Amino acid sequence: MATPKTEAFSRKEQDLAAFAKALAHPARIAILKVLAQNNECICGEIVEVLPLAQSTVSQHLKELKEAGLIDGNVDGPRSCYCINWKAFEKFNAEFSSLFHKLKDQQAKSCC
Amino acid sequence: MATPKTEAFSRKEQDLAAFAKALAHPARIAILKVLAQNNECICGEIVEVLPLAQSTVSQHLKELKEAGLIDGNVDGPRSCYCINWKAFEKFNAEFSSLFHKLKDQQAKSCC
DNA sequence: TTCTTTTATCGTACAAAAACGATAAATATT
DNA sequence: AATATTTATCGTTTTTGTACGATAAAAGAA
Repeated sequence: MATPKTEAFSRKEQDLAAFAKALAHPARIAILKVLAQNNECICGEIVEVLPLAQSTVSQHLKELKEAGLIDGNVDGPRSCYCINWKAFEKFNAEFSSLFHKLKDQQAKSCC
Repeated sequence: MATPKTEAFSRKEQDLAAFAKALAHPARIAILKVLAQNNECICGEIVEVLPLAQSTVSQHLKELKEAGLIDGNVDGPRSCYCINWKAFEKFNAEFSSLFHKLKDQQAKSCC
């Protein structure tokens, strides 16, 4: 009886939560920074910078990719990753929207 | 050997990840919406609205509180929760900062 | 072709999260 | 004082996340 009740919530809430989940690990935030700072964005470079095993980094990259936050192209034996700016913008906008919606009703707060 | 390596990352990365983790569940996003929309923000009201058991909601409230996103005052036998706007602002600002830092380097991207 | 490099995936182990019922604690109500 | 209401916490189960080593797959180099 520990089945997650994800579908019991609205699609927007699910999407926002999924986005937040993708960012909910310091390694994945670090990866995004590396992707933004390096021209190369080769998997191996990320592995060198992070204090994690190659397989673990690969796993984090997969999660970011599945969340739609990054893209990855195979380049010979290597893999080149980069940020999906369109998706990033979209989620950033939705987050800001949530923040502002919440803030607009601040006056009603009881505490 | 599945011990999390959280401390191996920068404090800022840890903080952002912790904030994201607090938002990484649709129930907690829904709770924040309820807190913003209702004057009362009594635990019982949240339980009524959410498709979860009382104990589960209480657990989510605890996580939001520990993340610093909400405050809670005991009011007789009831508990009144409200959003901690200061913390919210802080994290929103840090998130926007990350977004913009990343975006500023978009031109360098290789993909 | 053989060997090396690079990365994804598999298998595994442990940790943490998600969900619930039951119960305890605290305050109102009768 | 006894009872009811409200919510936090405990104990438990199941699922998901985190991490690693080992290995497979794919491409380049010898």
